[in-house]
Amino acid sequence: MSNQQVKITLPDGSVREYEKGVSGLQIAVSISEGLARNVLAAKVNGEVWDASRPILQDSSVQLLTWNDKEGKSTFWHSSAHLMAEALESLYPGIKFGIGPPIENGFYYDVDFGDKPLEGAELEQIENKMLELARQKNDYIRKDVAKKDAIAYFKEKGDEYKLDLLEGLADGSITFYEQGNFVDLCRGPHIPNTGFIKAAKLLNIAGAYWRGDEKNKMLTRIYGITFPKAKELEEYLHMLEEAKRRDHRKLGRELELFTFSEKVGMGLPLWLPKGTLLRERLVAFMKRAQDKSGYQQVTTPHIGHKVLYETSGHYEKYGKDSFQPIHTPNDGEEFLLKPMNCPHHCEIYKHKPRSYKDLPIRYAEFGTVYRYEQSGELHGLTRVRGFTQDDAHIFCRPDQVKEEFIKVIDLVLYVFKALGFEDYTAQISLRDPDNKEKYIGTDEAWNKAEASIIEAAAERGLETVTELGEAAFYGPKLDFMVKDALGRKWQLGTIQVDYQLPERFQLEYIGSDNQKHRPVMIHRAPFGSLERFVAVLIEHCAGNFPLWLSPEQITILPISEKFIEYAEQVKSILEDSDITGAIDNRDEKIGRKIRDAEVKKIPFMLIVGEKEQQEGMISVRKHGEGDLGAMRPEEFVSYFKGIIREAIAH
RNA sequence: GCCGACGUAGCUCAGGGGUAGAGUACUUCCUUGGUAAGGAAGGGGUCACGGGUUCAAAUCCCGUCGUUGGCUCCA
Repeated sequence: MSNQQVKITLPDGSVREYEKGVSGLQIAVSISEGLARNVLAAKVNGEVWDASRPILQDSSVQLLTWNDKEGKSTFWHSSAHLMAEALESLYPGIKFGIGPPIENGFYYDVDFGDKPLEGAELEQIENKMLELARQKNDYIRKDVAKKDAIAYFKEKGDEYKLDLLEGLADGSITFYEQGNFVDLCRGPHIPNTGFIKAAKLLNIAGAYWRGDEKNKMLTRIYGITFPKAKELEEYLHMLEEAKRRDHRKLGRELELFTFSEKVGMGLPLWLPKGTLLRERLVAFMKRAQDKSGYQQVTTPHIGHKVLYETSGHYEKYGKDSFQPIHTPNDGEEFLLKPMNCPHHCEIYKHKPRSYKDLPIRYAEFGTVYRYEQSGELHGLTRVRGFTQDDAHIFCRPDQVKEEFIKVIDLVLYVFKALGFEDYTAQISLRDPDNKEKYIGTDEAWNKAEASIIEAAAERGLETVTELGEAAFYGPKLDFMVKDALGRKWQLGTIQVDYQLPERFQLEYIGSDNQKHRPVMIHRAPFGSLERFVAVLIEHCAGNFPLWLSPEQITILPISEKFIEYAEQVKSILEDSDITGAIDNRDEKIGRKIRDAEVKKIPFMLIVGEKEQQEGMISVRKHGEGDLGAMRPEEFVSYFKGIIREAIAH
């Protein structure tokens, strides 16, 4: 074979020969014109390259389009450059920090000197971007010697790029140029600006240079772009929908929870309906846990400081927590409990344990308090007091994997029952280069990490692995769910822990009559009830599954003459644990229906003369309309059937 | 915690150096009704809080608190 040819392996496994120096774009042309029009970049041997970059050796090549995650991020990275070009032309002399793509769009950090950017100017920048995009300027890659790069940015007076250059080795430095804009950049980029057809700058925020508050604050401009105007419209529509579903808004409107300045920031007050919702979630989880061999325990809201010193939490988090509570006389110090595990360890210790007793699974809906940074508080998703659906499994080392798998099954059952069909799992391991952040021996860590990886594999979970994301005492498996709008939320967590049993000197007597150390598994399928409720609200837009709905029905008498009959119906339903109220206001039926629809009550039961005479109720379903008349008993069994189906295994 | 924006009735918001406004919700009355808003009247606000400027501050300035968009952090 001639050495002027390269073999290109495509994702479908086929191998084609091209002339040496062929580009991704040329390969695309040889496959189909449509692909050639859409190709944004090429993945060459696992590395994303410019579509125009020559390929000099045999390679496996994947052509990236808007449909690929990496295609999108290349597109947005190039869009950041386009925005920078627009900014530079509108505000000459500004300096640039970094401008990376992010999950949805991109940002660029910019130093505008002393004149701050106003929100109203964003539209002007968008227009300039689109104007520049229409010029279809190529993104041109250039290798640059370090000294030339430094000279360029010295001349320009951009100290941020000079700062970045310091960390780069000569020979690996590239510039990208499009139109009149040149930027230090590793790339890759899309072929030309013409691919960018729609742009929206979303918001402006401050961000410190290199994320360090000792440095100057730059103006960060967030934006998003699309290859089709219609996709931008859809995206903006999705943002509107997200706003409509915001749990803070729905929580207020549906009277689930509230906050009070007087009580304190980040401390939610659960209203009666919200409390009912919580209680239903708790009952559901308790039932599932009972079936899986858990036992409920109850522990106080405070504990001796010594307890948390023993666990290691005080050393790690004490300074940033709520400060200790001092007793009046004898200098004792108590902490508001920031987690339940130390208490559960002490319960384990209250009597000698045999290997035959294990595993022991202690569960508690324990309310914990953490002094989260004020700037981080957000609705119910980030609060200072919250209730975990916590449990700790104490088991023998040989039981770890089996127990871990059982917990995975429980988590998946919970997600399914609550309508989270789309989830991913993340294995969080310790950062091997930063071991001093963690407590415990290498041996224990290796064992713990191995059992998580094996258990996840055994259940066929699709996982991503993140180094450095472990808790300080052990590795974990976190579950991320995707909600109805495709947004990801971290919920459940499972953690293997060899450290706390050591620190609390937990023991059991083995079959060899010797003392052994049990292993702990921490787990919380919801994570916290607060966060879970928030995610659930946004997922279902406030239209809760029937079995969770705090107001499952409302009875709507046609006029006050039928209130008495409504009471009779209500008492029949109450006997079957169906909750709801009678709307006995002096309003017409149309009004009552409208209000019940707005309140997202699943069923409206209309009673008037006809129903009273025949002993029936007219059933109207939220969002669907009239289902016709039924006897109350018929409705009860229809209702129960829906619930049975929803939470069946 | 840091930077920016915001804070007027329960909610959504208008106004703006000199009697505080709307819609909706609430109360009362009329109406007794058939599947997404019947009519009328009425009550309700120290314009977040504390200072300052001014003859006069809800309005301008400063501070505090809170909310919010980010940054940093998250057992």
